[in-house]
Amino acid sequence: MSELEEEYRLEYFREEGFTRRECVSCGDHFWSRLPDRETCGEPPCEQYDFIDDPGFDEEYALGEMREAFLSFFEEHGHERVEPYPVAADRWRDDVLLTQASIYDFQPLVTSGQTPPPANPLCISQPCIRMQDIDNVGKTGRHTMAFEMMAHHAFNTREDAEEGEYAYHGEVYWKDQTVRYCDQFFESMGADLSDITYIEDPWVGGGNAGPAIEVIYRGAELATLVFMSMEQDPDGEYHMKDGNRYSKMDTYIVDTGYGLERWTWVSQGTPTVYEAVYPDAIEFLKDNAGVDLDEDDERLVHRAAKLAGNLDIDEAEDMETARADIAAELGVERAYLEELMAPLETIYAIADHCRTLAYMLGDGIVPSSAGSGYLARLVLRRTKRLVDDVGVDAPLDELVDMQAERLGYENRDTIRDMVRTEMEKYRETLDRGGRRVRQLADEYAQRGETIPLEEVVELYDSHGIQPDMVEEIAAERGASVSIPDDFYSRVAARHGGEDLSAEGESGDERVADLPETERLYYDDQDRTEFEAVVLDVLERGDEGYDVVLDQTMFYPEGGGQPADHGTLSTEDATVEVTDVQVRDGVVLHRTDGPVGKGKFARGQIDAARRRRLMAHHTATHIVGHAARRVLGEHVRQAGAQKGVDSSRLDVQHYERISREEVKAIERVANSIVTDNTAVTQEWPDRHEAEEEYGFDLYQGGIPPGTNVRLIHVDEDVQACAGTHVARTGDVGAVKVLSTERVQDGVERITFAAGEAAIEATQRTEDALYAAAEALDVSPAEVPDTAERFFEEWKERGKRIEDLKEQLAEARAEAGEGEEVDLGGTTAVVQRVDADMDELRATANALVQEERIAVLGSGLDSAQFVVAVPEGAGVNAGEVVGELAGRVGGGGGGPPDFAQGGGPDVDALEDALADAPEILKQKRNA
RNA sequence: GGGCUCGUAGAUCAGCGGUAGAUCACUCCCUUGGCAUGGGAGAGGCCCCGGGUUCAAAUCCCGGCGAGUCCA
Repeated sequence: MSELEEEYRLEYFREEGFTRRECVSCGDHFWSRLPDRETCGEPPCEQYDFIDDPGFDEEYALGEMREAFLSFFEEHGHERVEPYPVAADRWRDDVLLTQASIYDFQPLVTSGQTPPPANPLCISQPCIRMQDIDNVGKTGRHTMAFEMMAHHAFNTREDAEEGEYAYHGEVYWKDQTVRYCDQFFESMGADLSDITYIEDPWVGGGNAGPAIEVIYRGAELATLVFMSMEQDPDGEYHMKDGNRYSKMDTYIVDTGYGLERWTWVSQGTPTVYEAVYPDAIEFLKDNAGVDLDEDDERLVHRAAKLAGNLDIDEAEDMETARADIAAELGVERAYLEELMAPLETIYAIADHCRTLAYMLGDGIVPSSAGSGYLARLVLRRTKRLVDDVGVDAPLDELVDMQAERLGYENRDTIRDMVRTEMEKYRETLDRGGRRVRQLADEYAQRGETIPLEEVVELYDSHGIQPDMVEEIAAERGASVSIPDDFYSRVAARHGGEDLSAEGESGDERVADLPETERLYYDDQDRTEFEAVVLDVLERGDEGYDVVLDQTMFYPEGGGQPADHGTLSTEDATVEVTDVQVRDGVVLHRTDGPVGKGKFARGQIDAARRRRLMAHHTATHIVGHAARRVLGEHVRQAGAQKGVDSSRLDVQHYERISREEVKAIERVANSIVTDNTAVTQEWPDRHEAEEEYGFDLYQGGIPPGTNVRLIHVDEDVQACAGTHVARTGDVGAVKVLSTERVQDGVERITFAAGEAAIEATQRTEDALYAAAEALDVSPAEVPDTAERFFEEWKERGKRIEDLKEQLAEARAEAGEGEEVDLGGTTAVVQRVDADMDELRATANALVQEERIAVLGSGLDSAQFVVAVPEGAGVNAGEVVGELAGRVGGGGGGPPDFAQGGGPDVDALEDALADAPEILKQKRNA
């Protein structure tokens, strides 16, 4: 299949005497030191060969293996790099979680826009793969959390122009990568002739390249990827995803050595979990009272070993495999399952807790959206597992055990988040339980099966797991059946959700222009400048885009709106109404053209700019204050600056209380009154990261070798916006409102400087207006309003009471026209009153065994007809007839109906006809 | 970011165009030596907010606010 075949004919393989073979079982091509080797070595072609027979000289614990790897590569010229957060959405918007070490360097480093932190480098990157969640604990080798140990080298082609990319030349490529791999195996004491290198081209995320799977004694221990191609419709390489690819100027060594696998192989335990989580498993077994006798212990061990030898990629396969294993061991399948189930659950709990420690420790806040939702998903799943197996330790402690082991310092917050989540989950379960019980009773009573549609609805809209429905239904004697493809039915309900993002339309003329020199960083207070007009692009009805050689105008970006102002040449002055940046070229949107090649004088709307700068600096201040008040986990989830107010979305797992808002205002304003300098600097990005950590990137990661840092008080952020010179220039900060924009994300809307004063004045105006209306002082407004509201309610009740009395009196007075209907008397009366009063009067008449026909002409014509039991008249029909005569309609039950119409003038005539209508409708 | 569901008495919910309800909790009375309980009476509602449709909206439609949930 491979057009890349040539790519694998490595000099190193030749030197070392490898031969290329085709696996007799799967047909893959592989390289081996054994010339007569027949299979590729990977299950199912071969079996695990290290269980109870460790593959290396020594057993390694997780931490020891990590250290062994990193120090090996350090000794071989690599710089050790600290891992990145597992929350990949903190630096890229195309994925939520870090799933491989290369994610750390995408897209800016891999594309060559930004230099790597070191070159070559080695790292052990924590990763989370949710795809495997169902397999965890069951297959013996899947974990959701894992560390990908890796070494990377970033190369550019020799013929690439120097300076075009952030790194230049070749560090090393395929031969050296495979040599390192062999050498590392050797350092572990592995038998090199047991290694096979399988040719397995790699494709992913728009890139591709040759890649090698490294198999040792049945286990895939590493993947060596040589990323060197990008998707290109005209490319010469046709890859397995059906797309064409061509070579890139950059080519990157991307390796992945699974820490857990290596640890496992070194120990030869039946499952990976026992090698990776020995302490947690011990604790959980003890806590849940899982205590096997020697025979059972031996049985489980043998079963796990057999399972490990099978090619089980899915938990479902395990179900079938389980029967074969039981047969081979000579025990009942049910017996074996009973023995294994609690262990599998415990394995999963250990892994899930580690996953949660990574997620929450790295700043993911549980939420209903984004990576926060994934955290919630894992959290709830883990809770169910913990309950299933009967572990009675609180989940926050289990997660904390892992967080402590992983060295997180925000453990209190982690525990707090877990507890808050558990409380929310408990409420969801309570709500769900009530809902299901009610539904089950309903269907049980009718003797019907609970329809699948209801179960889907319960899950999709209320988060109720189908097995909970089954359980409760059984308790309540209702039947329900859940199909195997339940979850795909839920998915079907959502239909095709297309995620087509609209690409920015390229502009060739812009691409040819030089990048605009930006003056606004040099002196952020300057509002005038001179420049040369390089080009003017017509934009139809929308005006013109003027391109200058340099500008003071800030283009919209980083949540800061564009500057406005004017551009003047000797013969024209035009308004600048918007400013955008495309590929480094600043486009000034104007209402008229200016002469190309002319000198232009730019004048920025200073008041607008001043307010935007105050708001931008205030955004940093508010973010910092929120962090101080709410906790270290607070992180920017979005921001929009404005002229009159700005908003900052922050991650937080509870609603922000009024007291907390006040505290945030206090902290923010004390930073303002401290009047410290707001400074900017352009350090090397990696030095900046080292000093301040990842929290620099609250608003996304900018490209480039250097980053611009803004210091406001103790707060440091990478930021491209314009800022005031001193915190005092912000003037004042006033929080206007907080709202929950999603679960786990709070939006703080605030105003700074003049806008803060204006906002306060608006609030005061409202208060004064209310005070004036109530004729009290502003301070008395709350009490007075409360009292008035109470009195208003009292009066409502009193009025209702009086209306009732009035109605009774009216019924007794007998003022209406009485019509004898042979046995029953009807009273036809005009009462100009509201519906309530009409109804009350009618009720009073019915109490006296009389038919009531009441009309009101208050603002429209209204009727109420009420009939005592057994009078033989349908009130609804009578009202319908009457209402028809005033141009409307009406209806109601046979004993009490109401209606009306707009034609008040016809009311009298209609009432005059009422006796006739009654006689007609009687017993009709 | 998208889909779906829900806001009615202190709590849990019913009502889903035509006179706002139930259960528990609450107050009082009766039964009892006291408690568990039993019987009776009562109080408690801006039916989340704002528009629209309609003779008529808690109910239907739109918007907002609040809450929940599933998915990427």
